[in-house]
Amino acid sequence: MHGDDRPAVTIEHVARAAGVSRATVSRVLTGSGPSSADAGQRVRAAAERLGYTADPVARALVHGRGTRLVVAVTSASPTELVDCPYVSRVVGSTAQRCASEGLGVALQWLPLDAPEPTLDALARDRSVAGVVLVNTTRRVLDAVPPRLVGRVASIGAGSPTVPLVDVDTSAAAAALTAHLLSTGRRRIAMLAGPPWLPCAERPVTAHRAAVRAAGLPERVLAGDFTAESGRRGAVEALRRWPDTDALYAICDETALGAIQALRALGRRVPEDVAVTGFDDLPLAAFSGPALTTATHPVEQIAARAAGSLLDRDRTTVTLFPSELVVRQSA
Amino acid sequence: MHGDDRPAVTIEHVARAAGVSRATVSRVLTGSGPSSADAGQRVRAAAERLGYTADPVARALVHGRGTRLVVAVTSASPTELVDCPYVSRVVGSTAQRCASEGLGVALQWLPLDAPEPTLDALARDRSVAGVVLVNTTRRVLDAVPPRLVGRVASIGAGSPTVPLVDVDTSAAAAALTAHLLSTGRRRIAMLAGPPWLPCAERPVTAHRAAVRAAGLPERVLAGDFTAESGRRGAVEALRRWPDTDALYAICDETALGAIQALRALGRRVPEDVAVTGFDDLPLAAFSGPALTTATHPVEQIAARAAGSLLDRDRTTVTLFPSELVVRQSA
DNA sequence: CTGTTAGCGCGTTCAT
DNA sequence: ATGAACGCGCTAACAG
Repeated sequence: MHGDDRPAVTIEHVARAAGVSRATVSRVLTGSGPSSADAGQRVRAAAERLGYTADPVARALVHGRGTRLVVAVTSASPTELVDCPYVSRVVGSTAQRCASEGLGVALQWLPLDAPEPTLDALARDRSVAGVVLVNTTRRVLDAVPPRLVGRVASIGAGSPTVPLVDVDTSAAAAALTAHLLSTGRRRIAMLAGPPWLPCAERPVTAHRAAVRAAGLPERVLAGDFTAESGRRGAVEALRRWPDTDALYAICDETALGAIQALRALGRRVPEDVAVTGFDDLPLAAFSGPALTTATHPVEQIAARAAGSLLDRDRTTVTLFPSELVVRQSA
Repeated sequence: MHGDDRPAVTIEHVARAAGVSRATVSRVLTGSGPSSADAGQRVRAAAERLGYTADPVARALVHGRGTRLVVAVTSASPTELVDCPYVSRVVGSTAQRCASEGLGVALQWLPLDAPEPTLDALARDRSVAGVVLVNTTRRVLDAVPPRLVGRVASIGAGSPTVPLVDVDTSAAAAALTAHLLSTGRRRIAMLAGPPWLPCAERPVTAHRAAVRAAGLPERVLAGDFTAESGRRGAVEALRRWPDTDALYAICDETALGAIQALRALGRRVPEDVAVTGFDDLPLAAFSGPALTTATHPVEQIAARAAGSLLDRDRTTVTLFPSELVVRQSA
């Protein structure tokens, strides 16, 4: 009735069945030590026949490795985690990458205004094999406990002790801005992300540089990645700079919100105002008009971040390329 | 240099600091046995001061509980897991629900044409605390090993031994169909899911019943949840039934694909043909035209499925309500 | 090349 | 109410 009828075949059973000691079974199966071809054969056969699987828990205990990789997301409130597609994608890919190692993935909220206690708790928790930081702020980077160094990677922003894995947002911003410029846009406003988010700075810097190089005015409005932020941003941009002929949004959601507001204001997209996004979400091709954007290989990035932790890779910065996707909105 | 400077405060340290035995510390902290108020006080203080956290790994080992909850997804190929937003949402919510219990989440692929070996392996793996089945087929349900019973739940389709958690797709299908009917549509074609997927049957049945009750013809085309399937379905529907005035799609992606094909064919949406979806994806409001659909609380469902495993809840069927969202496409 | 011994950190009997 | 001893399943160190 408990579903607890576990005949749970252990290493002991395999050892007995193969007529060897547990140590030999362990050596054979992990390949961690010498073993005769004969014993190896018998052990492997017995293990196969009994359906033996080494218990990752016991293994983790002796190795002190931990059994889960934590995806730690910094945000103002925990509810943002629940329905943020970006976070879901990261967690999903991480889980897939960790599956082969017998590791699970946990999702942890890091309070924007007080990440330190949680970070310390993670560092102390011996079941934590590693931590992948998402939406990383400088405060979080500064608060990474020494014990965590070597077991932590960050998506979005790194530091001397925290390796960074991300998409090359600078190149993407340059490409997107160049596209707008090459199609004749001259009064571009950027609907940016939160100023306090390091990973949101790179595209702003790149965009500003591109616009400045073209001898055009730099127009940047802060936002927060949401569609609502795009709506407000579009209205505000047109109020401050009525001659705006292009909106470069920090992400697809913001771009879609901007398009919605633009239309409500009676502006045609892209005729009057061109709009670009970033992420190339699955549904970006179906918006009205279809969104011009750039790809964001979140799955690859997350898998790489997890992989670098598991492999103890020391690479400081890993940037994945982004590809321009030209559709109708710009 | 290894980041392995773990002073790792264990129960032993707390015991010494509090001047008691490890057993007492354990009893106090887990509340699993008697303890004097005095000792309790000292232990708690010491634990707090040293920043002690019981190692979930060791704890899991002694309890034999496992350390991860596996989300097992049935599909034709493993690549489908990587970029399926639905799976990501399930994994993300599950991870969040499991975090408080110190459990991680793993993502496991179940080959559509041979799920048995993998299922058996999961049953044997002692680190598996439970399994949440996604996209469940009958074959998978039949192959659930006895050892897994009581530690498994399914999203989409259940069985006498496997509890079901899902959205009330029947009610949603009825509501969506009723909406089409009430707005004057009389020649409705359904763009359905794969016939072999149990969870895709419920909406079909409900839709057929609603249409039949209205004395209208039942028109159903098989598909597979993708946008491409929607494009093909729309073309095929118009070829077979040129008088079609509404398309009821199994999900938002399929609906968007259908709209795209419809427009390419010169049909106006919703004037000539109304289109409805299902899921209410975050971007459904931004399509052209904005999609009429119904909500799908995936996050709640996943959290509930995980929760029922952790709480050893025995409820056989749990259905979450879906809400109609009327926009422009129908 | 192999078996024996000794823990990993914790919960849980047993005595007391 | 408390402490000593044992065991969860496994790997690492040491003999042989």
